[in-house]
This record gives sequence, C-alpha cells and structure tokens, in this order.
Amino acid sequence: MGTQTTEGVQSVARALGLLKILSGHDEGVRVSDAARESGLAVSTTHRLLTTLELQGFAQFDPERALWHVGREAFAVGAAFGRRHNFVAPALPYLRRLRDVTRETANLGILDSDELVTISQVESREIMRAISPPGGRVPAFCSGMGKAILATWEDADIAAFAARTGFRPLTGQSHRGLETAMADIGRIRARGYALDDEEHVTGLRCVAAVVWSPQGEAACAISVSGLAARLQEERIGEIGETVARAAAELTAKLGGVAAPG
Amino acid sequence: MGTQTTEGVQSVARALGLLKILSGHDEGVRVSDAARESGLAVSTTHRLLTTLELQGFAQFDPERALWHVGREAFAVGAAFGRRHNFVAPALPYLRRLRDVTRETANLGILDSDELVTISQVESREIMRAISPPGGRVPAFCSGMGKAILATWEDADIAAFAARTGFRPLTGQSHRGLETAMADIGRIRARGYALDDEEHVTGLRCVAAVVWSPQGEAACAISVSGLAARLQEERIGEIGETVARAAAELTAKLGGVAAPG
DNA sequence: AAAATGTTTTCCATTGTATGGAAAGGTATA
DNA sequence: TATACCTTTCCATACAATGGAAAACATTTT
Repeated sequence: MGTQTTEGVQSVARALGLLKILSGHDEGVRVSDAARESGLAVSTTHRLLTTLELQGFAQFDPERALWHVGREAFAVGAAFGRRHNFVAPALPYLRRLRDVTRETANLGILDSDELVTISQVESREIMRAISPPGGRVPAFCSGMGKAILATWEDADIAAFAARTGFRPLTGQSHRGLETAMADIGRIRARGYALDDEEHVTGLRCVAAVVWSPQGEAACAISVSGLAARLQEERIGEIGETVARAAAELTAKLGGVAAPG
Repeated sequence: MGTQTTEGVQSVARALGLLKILSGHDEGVRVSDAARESGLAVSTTHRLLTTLELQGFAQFDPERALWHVGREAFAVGAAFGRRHNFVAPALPYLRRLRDVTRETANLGILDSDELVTISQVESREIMRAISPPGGRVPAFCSGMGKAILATWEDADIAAFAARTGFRPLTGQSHRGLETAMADIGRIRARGYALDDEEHVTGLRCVAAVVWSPQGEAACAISVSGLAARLQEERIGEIGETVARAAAELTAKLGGVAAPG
C-alpha cells in the first residue's frame, strides 16, 4: 500500500501544519494543545516540534512550557518579502495615505488565489490592526483583491471564480459571478475598488492597483477603517486619493497601466 | 536499527533544509540545483518541494521552472516578528538615526545564541544592505550582540562563551575571553558597543541596548556603515546618538535599565 | 502528605511511508 | 535529427516515522 496522498510527504505536511498552528497563537502553545488542534498523537507532535526546534523554526520556552515560531521561520519568510521588493519603495506612500486619511494603509499582493497583506501602516486611531500582515483573504472578499482582479480579462476572472469559488466571509461578500462582475465594472470605471464590509463586518476598505513594468497588476494598496468612520461622503475623496497614490507608486516603480 | 536523532524526523529536517536553501536564492532555484545543494536525490527533492508547495511554504514558477519561498512561510515568519512587538515602535527611532547619521540603522535581538537582525532602515547612500533582516551572526561578532551580552553578569558571559565558542568571521573578530571581556568592560563604561570590522571586513557598527520592563536587554539598535565613512572622529558622537536613541526607545517601551 | 489529574518526555516493536533508482516525458542546445 | 540535461512519475524495498504505553515531572485536590 503506497503513499498516494494529496498532501505530499506526510511527516512534512504535519510539521508544516504545526508551524501554522504555532503562528496562530502568539501567546504560545503547549504540546498537548498543539496535538489536540492538529489531531496528531501527542508523542508525534512532540517529536515534530522538537525537529522544528532543532532547525530553528520553532522555539521552546522551558519556563512556561510553551512553543513559539522560531527565528528561522522569520528568516525564511523574509525572503518572500524580499522578492516583492516594491514594499520598501511603497512605504512612504502608505505613510502619506495614513497621514492624509488617518486610517490604516495596506499593501497586498495576489498569491496563490488569495490576497496576502504584505505591509501595513497603522492608523494612529485607537483601533487595532484587524488583518495583520501575513493574513490571507479570498480575493473577492478584499478591496485589494478585487482591484487586482479588475485588471484581468473578463474570461480570466470567470475562470478564476469557477476555480476558486466565492468564499463569502460576511453577509455582504460576493457570492455569485453576476454581482461580482458588476462590481468589477464599477471598479474599472472609477479607478478604485470598494470593499463594503465584505471582509469583516464593520470594516470598509478602498483600494487601487499598482502596475508592474510588464503592464500587469504588481500589487494593490488600500486604506481601511471602521465603516462608521469611512462614510459615503468621504469614500469618493479617499478613493481618488488612493488611486492617485497608486498611480504615483506605479510611476516610481516604472510600471505602466495596461491599455484599457 | 532505529532512528538516531540528532536532527529529528528526517524528512522534516530535509524539507526545512530545502526551505533554507530557497530563502538563500532570491532569484529562485531549480529542482536539480536544490538537490545538489542539499545532497538529496532529485526525486526526493522534488517530492519534498512539492509538499512544501502544497502547504504554501514554497512556490513554483512553471514558466521558468524555478522554486521560491512561498507566502505561508511569510505568514508564519510574521508571527515571530509579532512576538517581538517592539519593532513597530522602534521604527521612528531607527529612521531618525538613519537620517541623522546618513548610515543604515538596525534593530536586533539575541535568539538562540545568535544575533538576529529583525528590522533595518537603510542608508540612502549607495551601499546596499550588507546583512539583511533575518540574517544571523554569532553574538561576539556583532555590535548589537556585544551590547546585549554586556548587560549580563560576567559569569553568564563566560558560560555563554564556553557553550558557543567564538566563531570569528574576520581577522578582527574576538577569539578569546580575555579580549572579549575587556571589550565588554569598555562597552559598559561608554554605554555603547563598537564593532570594528568584526563581522564583515570594511564594516563598522555602533550599537546600544534597549531595556525591557523586566530590566533585561530587550533588543539592541545600531548604526552600521563602511569603515571608511565611520571614522574615529565620528564614532564618539554617533555612539552618543545611538545610546540616546536606545534610552528614548527604552522609555517609550516602559523599560528600565538594570541597576549597574 | 498523599493521591489524583494532567502534563512533558522517552522508549520501542510494528507497519506504513519515505526513499532513490530507473524510466518516462519535456525542452532547450548542437 | 540527435544530444544533453532537465523535470516528473512510478515502484519495490528497507528504513524511518508512528502511536501506545510507561516513565518522569508538575500542579492541584483531597
């Protein structure tokens, strides 16, 4: 009986799963909790965690008997950030967006069908970051995701939707192609995308796309804040501001908007 | 014949090794190169990489047949950064240090006996980042490392040296306890550490320690630049500046310097 | 103080799974 | 066309990962 699995090498997949569990608990995880959450035997969990630790990907705090994500994971993850080297040049623009709008500014890319927030400049208002860097969201539930999708051909968007489906996160999230395409149309017309509580209830987000030198969407930037603060009358103005910042960043990166 | 584990679960250790290899090649790696570099069979390498990809830790570019670090690695690594939550508050100080000195400003922590650079604000001068974030250095070869060690009891430093040894990286690196302790003494007296080409030849670095609320070293910040630019006459002044910034950051974080 | 509960950690026989060689399927270079 | 080097799949074999059980330890309850 061979190993035909859709998950690859079992022990590796399990270890990576544990790593994800660790990353979901900043306060640390005990062996037995990790075992419970992963569904693995305690001894197996312990062995895998030990292996991760030996390689520096996990860290054990003997005082409190808690496991954490280790430095090596950070080092490896940093390589991913490095490849998306528009992060550093984008920071000044994000900061300015934050200062002008007094809301949180974000930068995200589409990666493996999901929107990944890569960088973030937090609002100085009380609200804490709601989707911290590293977080992933279905593309259709994200302002940045929709802004990027809107640069694609209709057929490609349809194929994407067929492949990934809509994975609505709130009552407002898209759950069908018709309404989504209507939204896409509006995004193309205005030059910016609006996420109206489609990701998290109570949160709005205005996003625009940044182009690569190849004329493809390189990333998107956005401004997000409480719906209560981001009301109709401000949306238009903020949309313009975000779109302008995106255009400037595009220029800075030597990007070009694809021919309409 | 059982599994003698100095490295833990074999397949997991191998997969993590591949991940490190990927992170060392921002331009991407081919299967066969990864196999060569890791010493694994090509088929094994391929299988492990596939597994990493299925879990989002690696990314395959079919166009160019190159493997990269994946988004999940970034997400997991971000958790490590989050735990060291002094990074965000430190950024304004780093930026100011960079602006005042026109050199690169760094923030690092001691983790598993090595100094890990967690954050960095680059000089606007031509020079590219020499030790990018995520990089690790033996503590005694690093200004930040030495600044942190200097806060320990002498006996603890000696024990540390005995355990890890000196792993000199340049001709100037410490390679014995006597000279190292003399250096530590100077660091304590002045309030800042100097790395005089002990990490990379041609590179100097001036570092000071940031204290945690528990009266322990939380992290260190530093300014690094070409030795040619960081000459004797500037060192004293920059040292003061770095030490002052470290003290301000300590205050901001609610930290307290340990009683001398 | 002893017992009960819930850990972490080690051990080991068993079996299932990771392994690498070989071959098939691709894609450039000569 | 042939050559070379690559990626990807297949498969029998043996080795390494597994989970149960028990030991070692910590904390709370009786």
